[in-house]
Amino acid sequence: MLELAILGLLQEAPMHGYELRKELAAKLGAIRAAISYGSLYPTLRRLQAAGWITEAAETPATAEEVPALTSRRGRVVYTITAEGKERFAQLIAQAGPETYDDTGFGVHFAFFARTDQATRLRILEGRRRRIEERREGLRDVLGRAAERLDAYTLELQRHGLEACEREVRWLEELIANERSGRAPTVPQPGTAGGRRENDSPPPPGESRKERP
Amino acid sequence: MLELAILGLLQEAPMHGYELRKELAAKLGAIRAAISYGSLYPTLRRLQAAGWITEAAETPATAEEVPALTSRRGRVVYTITAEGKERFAQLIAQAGPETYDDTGFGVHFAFFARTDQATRLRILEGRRRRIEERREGLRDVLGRAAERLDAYTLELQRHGLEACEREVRWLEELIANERSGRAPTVPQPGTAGGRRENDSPPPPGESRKERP
DNA sequence: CGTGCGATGTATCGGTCCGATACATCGCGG
DNA sequence: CCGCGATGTATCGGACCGATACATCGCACG
Repeated sequence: MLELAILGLLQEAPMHGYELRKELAAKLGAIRAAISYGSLYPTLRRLQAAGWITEAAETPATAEEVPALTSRRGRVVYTITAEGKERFAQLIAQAGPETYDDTGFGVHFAFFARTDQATRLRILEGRRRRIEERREGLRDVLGRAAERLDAYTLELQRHGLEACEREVRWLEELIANERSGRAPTVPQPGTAGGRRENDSPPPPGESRKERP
Repeated sequence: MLELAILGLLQEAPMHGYELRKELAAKLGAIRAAISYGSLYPTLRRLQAAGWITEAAETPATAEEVPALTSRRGRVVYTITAEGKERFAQLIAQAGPETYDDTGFGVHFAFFARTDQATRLRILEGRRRRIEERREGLRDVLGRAAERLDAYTLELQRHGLEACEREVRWLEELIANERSGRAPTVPQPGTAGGRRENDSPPPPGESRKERP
């Protein structure tokens, strides 16, 4: 999962570890807290060893002004390689069981702009199936085993059940939107000097309804 | 976390591993999937080594009917000790940062029937604070950094934000309920469902029926 | 009658990820 | 001039997961 996320982010721009963590936190804030350095750095090393990314010590190319007064412990900037992009494409398209758990789905969804429509649909439907199963499990417990559980536990299940129902509805909307809408795949963003355009497929929930 | 959950469950009845896993899945179904044996069995061994639980090979005390035709690979039944109960009380009352993440809060909440009211209140408020922080983070991203993110990522954040808002409201209700007396029942105005008469009394200490 | 299959049941192993910790630099306000 | 919070890289032990292995039991189906 972390591997996929890093590869995805580095496709938008080269970054160093700290930055990667912040961007990841921004992109996945809805899903999970910031990832730990204890997993980030080892993973970066793993990716580098595999050849998916390359490490480049920060060189002040234009500035010869700041010499070795202090050794200036360099930030290490990572850049994705061609093989890395290939790897990303492979990871994003193939769906295992872990693709549908909370974290896995979140990461995949966060990179939907780089995913083709068929895959998006497949993942959304898989996630829906997963949540429906969880929902049925909760209904079972609330129905059949209710007398075995105390009121707090029941309340927890009730709240969880409601969350499931909401997510299924959300997914339904997204799926319908995906099916009927032409959802253009995002063009590869040019990394050349210009500012990045906000390339977006049609807003998934474009018919934003007001909440009472 | 697993330690706390096991200790809590074994307080209701002695169980073997498989049973423990199923009960845990039922009790925490709203929070997380079933726990893995790869963590369950090592943890059981750890708890036993620490003296919080004891292991007893299953002996058919009353039934001499089923003799040793087959060697009947025994299920190993675990029972909580007095020290274990003490340990549980200590763990359930003390709140670290991990008490307020999704899993930690879920486990604590699931054992609220064995938690005193002051602690319940403290945990609910801590959780609310945590969720409010997450909510603010999401609002920030949706407000300030919206143009940097694609439509899918934004939709993810939006959904997450809504989930936060719902949970805060849920917690508010629970907190108000907790403050103003007893009975963990949460009335749903407008959504009258099946009436539950099963409200377990809030006795934090001991009202649980022991095994006959 | 047997045979295979799903539920019950215990157990280990490699790997991912987290939380705590350590250490160094930088800019800023007091 | 000092401290302190943000930036930045890195490691270590431990918690937990997913896959796997193996054994028994009851029962449906041929």
